[in-house]
Parts: sequence; C-alpha cells; structure tokens
Amino acid sequence: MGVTERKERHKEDLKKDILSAAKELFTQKGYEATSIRAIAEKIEYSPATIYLYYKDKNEIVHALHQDGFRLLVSHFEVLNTVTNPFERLKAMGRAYIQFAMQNPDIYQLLFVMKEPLEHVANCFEDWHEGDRAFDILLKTVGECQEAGYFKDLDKTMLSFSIWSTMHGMCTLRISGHLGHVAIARANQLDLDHLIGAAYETYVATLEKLKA
Amino acid sequence: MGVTERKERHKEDLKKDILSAAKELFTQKGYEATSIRAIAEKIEYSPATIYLYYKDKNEIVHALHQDGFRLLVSHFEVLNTVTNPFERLKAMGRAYIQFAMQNPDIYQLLFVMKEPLEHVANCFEDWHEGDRAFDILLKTVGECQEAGYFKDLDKTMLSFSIWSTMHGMCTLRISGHLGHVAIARANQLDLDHLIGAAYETYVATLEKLKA
DNA sequence: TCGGTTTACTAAACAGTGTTCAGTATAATT
DNA sequence: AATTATACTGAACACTGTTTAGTAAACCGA
Repeated sequence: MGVTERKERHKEDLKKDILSAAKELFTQKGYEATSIRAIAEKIEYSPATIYLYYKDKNEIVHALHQDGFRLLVSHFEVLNTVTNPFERLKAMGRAYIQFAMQNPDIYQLLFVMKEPLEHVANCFEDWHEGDRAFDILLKTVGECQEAGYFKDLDKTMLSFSIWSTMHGMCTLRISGHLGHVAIARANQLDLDHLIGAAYETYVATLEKLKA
Repeated sequence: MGVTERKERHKEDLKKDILSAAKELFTQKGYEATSIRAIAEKIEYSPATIYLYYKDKNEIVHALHQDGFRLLVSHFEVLNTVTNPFERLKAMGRAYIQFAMQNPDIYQLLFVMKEPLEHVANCFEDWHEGDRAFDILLKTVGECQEAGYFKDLDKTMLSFSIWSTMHGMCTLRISGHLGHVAIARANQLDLDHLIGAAYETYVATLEKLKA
C-alpha cells in the first residue's frame, strides 16, 4: 500500500512549499512585513494549516536559518583549495561580504535577528552550522599563525575580532547607516565598492602583522 | 496674557512626557514590544492624543534617536583631555563599547534599526549628531597618522574599518550571537569581559601599526 | 456496502498592533 | 451670550500571530 507513503510525501512537499514561499516573501519584503496570512495565500492554503506543519513563525525562520548557514558554509568550503592560509583568510572575508551583500535578508536572519536564536536556545542542540563556520575561521587563523602571522595574539580573541569587523561592515551596509555617513564623506556613490575598499584597508592592516 | 504661554509650556511638557515614557518602556521592553497604547497608558492619556504630538511611531523613535546621539557624543567629548591621539583612540573604543553595553536598546536605536534612519532620509537635514561622532573618529585617526600610526592607509577607509569592528563587537554581543559561539569556545562566562578581551586584542593589532 | 474512526483542512474568533476620524467637552474670543 | 478654537477621546479600520471548534473526505474493519 503505497498510498500512505504518497500522502507522507505530499505532506513533506507541503512543508517545503511553506518554507520556500516564506523564503521568497521574506527576502522580498523582510521578516516583519511577511505575515503568516501572506505565506498561506501564496501556497493557497488557510493560515491555520501552516500551524499544522510549523509550531509558530519562529520555527519557520529557524528552518530558513539552517538553510542559510548551510549556504554560507558551502561558500567557505570551496576555499579549501587555497593552500596559503592568509590568502584563504582574505578570500573568506571577501566571500563573507559577498554572501551578505547578495543575501541581505538571509544575513540578517543568521546574524542580526534575535528570534531564531531564541528558538535555538530552547532546542539546546542546533546552531551546529554556525559553530562550524566559526571553526573554519578559527582553524584558518591558527594556520596563519603557523605561517608567521599574528604572533603573540590569542587565536580565539583575534577570530572574534575579525568576525566582528566583517559583521560590522556588513550590518552597517545593510542597515543603511554606512550610507548616511558615507555620502557626505567619501566620493563613492557605490556603497558595495566602498565596503570593498574598507575591507582592503582592513586586510592591509592584517598584512602588516607578519613576523 | 500669560495664559497661552502657560498652555504652550504645558504642551511642550506633555511632548517630553511622551518621550520619556517611550524611552523608559523602550529600554525596558525593546522597540517592537513597546506599543503606542502602552505609552499612552503610562502618561494616562488616550492613544489618539499621542498622534497630536508625534506624527507616528517613527517620529518618536527619531526623537529618542537624537537624544541617544547627544549622549554618545558627550561620552566622546570628555576624552578631549587625552592629548596622546592613540591613547584617545583607544579610550574612544572603550567608551563606545561601554555605551553600547550600558544602553543596548538605545544602541540598537542608533545603529541597528532602519526605521529612524528612514525618517531621517525624508528630513534631509538631521543625523548631524551621527556625523559629528564619525568626525571625531576621523579627526583622531588623522592625528594618529601624524603621530606615526597607520602609514599609507586611507584615513576615511580606516575609520570605517575601525567603526565596523566596534559596531560588530557590540551588535554580536547585544544580539546574543556572540554568546552562542563563545560558550563552547572561550572559558569565559562573562560576555562583557570577553568583549573587553577581544577589544584589547584588536587594540594590540592597531598598536603594531606604528611606523 | 455500512458505520466508525482518522486525517487534512478551514472559518471564525481572540487579543494584540499602528493609525484615523468623528465627536465632545472645555476654554477663549467676539 | 453666541461663536469659535483648543485639547482630547471612543470607536473604528485594517492589520498581526495564534487557537479552537468544526467539517468534509478518505480510510478501514465488519
């Protein structure tokens, strides 16, 4: 009796449909502006149906959260081909910024919003992907130290510092705060180029930390 | 006729009362959780009355926005007594972090939320205080360069980079994302101390950039 | 094939949000 | 005293996330 199987498959499809509809609306209109009713209308079901597949709105954003991390980590993993650790570190920074610029709403989902994080806190498990991403950074910084960079600096603290710089650039750009200060200051209308220039300046400071 | 004057004064008082009620609720519960109805109840007026004094909720957060910036700039201005520019830069960083840790909701109001920024965009004017804060950083970085630091680096780009690092640390701390990664990694339960340690590591990298 | 049970879904409601508007007392002016 | 302006509000509108009671349809043992 393949009937129950087919139904099971249909249910999983619907669960995925909800997610992709949510993702589309979310990246279009942002989290706050995406309502359960709008998601329901997109998949042509009643709003109440969504609650048969997801506990609440947070569980939906949490599911997207995991997808987003997998995407980010996949951006990092291609860089394993770069053998020089400092070159790899530089490439990781660029990949991070590129990811944030190309998926600003997903970026905010991963690193700005508190809601999916609170959901994780209740689960105890999860957030593994996020840890993996930080581990990759940590490992790369360690390899840089073996290559003579960042002497006498704590690996973990420096990794936090580097992550903070990347995160700060991305969020200031996405939130629009960079634009307000930049327009008057830099003769740079394209903010993405401005970010790139600021990043290169930061890389230049790191480059000078070779023993 | 002092009657109209007294009434005018009363109106301005009420406008300030709305603001302080909003500020209190906002710093207690955060932006989203603070409703116009709650503000109205606190000042013992009808919700509709608030709209006689402020166009909408954004105008209220914008008013708090200005207050917040004045507070931050005042934290910076005491540091004018520090003559050594690099010492002053270091103190500014500490003051920035301290401000963010002590007033996390105001910090988010100033540098994370989009809403007050959009209100500024329509005003064309304003955001002066924010510019002033960045100018102070810019000036200090310039003086550091005159003292032999940060040779061959663009002053504006380096200032963006430094601001990003500070902002990144503060937002990762406030949003709770730092905590998730830190708990497993660093044997540091007190996240504010962790931020301090990460900041000192960052300062150490800057310190090495002296010609 | 009938009758009972399970499944998948939904309409309607609840409590909350920001915001608007017609209406009402009170105060000021003519 | 009549009129106008001021300050304020109750009630509504259109939303939001979420819950619950109820309904068709499919399934299944007799």
